[in-house]
Amino acid sequence: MPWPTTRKQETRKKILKSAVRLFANKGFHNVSLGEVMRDAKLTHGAFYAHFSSKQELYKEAVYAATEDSPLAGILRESDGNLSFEKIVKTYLCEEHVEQKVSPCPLAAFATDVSSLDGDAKNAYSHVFEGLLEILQTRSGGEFPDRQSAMSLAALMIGGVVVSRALKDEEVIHELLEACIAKASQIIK
Amino acid sequence: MPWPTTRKQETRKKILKSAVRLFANKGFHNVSLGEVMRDAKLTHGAFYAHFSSKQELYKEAVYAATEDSPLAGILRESDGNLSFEKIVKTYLCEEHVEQKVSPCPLAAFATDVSSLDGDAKNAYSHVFEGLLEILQTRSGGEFPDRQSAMSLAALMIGGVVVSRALKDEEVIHELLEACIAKASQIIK
DNA sequence: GTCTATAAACTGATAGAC
DNA sequence: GTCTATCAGTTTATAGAC
Repeated sequence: MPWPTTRKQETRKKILKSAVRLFANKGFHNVSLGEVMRDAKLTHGAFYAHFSSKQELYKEAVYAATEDSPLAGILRESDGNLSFEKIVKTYLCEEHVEQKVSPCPLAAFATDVSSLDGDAKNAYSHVFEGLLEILQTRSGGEFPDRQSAMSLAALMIGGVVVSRALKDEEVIHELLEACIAKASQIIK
Repeated sequence: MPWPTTRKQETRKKILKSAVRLFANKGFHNVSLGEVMRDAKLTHGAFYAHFSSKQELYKEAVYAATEDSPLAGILRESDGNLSFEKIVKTYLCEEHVEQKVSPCPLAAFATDVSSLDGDAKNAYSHVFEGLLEILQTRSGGEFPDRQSAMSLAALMIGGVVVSRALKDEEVIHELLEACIAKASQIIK
């Protein structure tokens, strides 16, 4: 049996991928473990061979979502250096709002994390600091300070979170464009 | 029986007040109707004399939260004209993040609304347009345009939403201060 | 309009066969 | 490691007494 661990980790990854999508779409309490496992083509009894509880799954989903997030994708493609404009436009776009791409957990999981335990908050905080670092060091040439990066992160996350709650697609477009336009004013 | 309607509306308001606080703290799916009614000193059987479903309660809670929100409070006190600084600092403060004051539904309900039905999205959108109007017309003298108001709203809501998901109080303080500091740059 | 009682469905988690 | 079966608890919503 040369690769037993790998086989298990692949199943684990499949569960996490389903969890990220479902949690992002419907929220922690409105997703059952049965639904997650069904989505991953397994039965719900098998869940506890991979995670000890639903809360642990959520914490791991925060990290898993980070690896597949829109920004992680363009970071990999770019050899570590990105234009400021590319970062902002990749985040504040309709595809991300509608979750046609794997969503950033900072936007999709924020409210859930507020009402969950310390582990989830720790994971969220860790990912948030990661975004600040990207904004401060990887945005080509401009290098905003920590204060600018923080408010920029709030603007980006807020823009996506609010867009997801709005009804009218035209207003959503207007909001995303407004955030993109004003983002550059923040780092000056 | 001179005021039978009033009596009923007071009970209704009591239910809504409990609903706002609980939904904001724990989220739609993690609050049961029994819990709401218990908080309002009633039994859960009485719920359906006031609302037809939990989703209808949520929609009404969005509007009820608006009336008690931090901005509605300072608007009433100020004869309709507020300094831009006062608005931003009233919203982006620890008391609002920790929900020691009745919270703004745009921050507390955003993620829940994303996964709920059209009625909830309509209510959210309506309240959001109300915030834009306040930012555009009530902020003394400066009168930002719609684009500035939109990005300012995203910054304010994002700042509160992210703060609630973070672990470290010092980072939360830093984030709120950063958003306050950069808010004024947006409307210029 | 509020209560108690209950229906019908679903939840997270566990036990044991394979 | 995955399955089926099941437990005990909770959920929204309804029915009927007062």
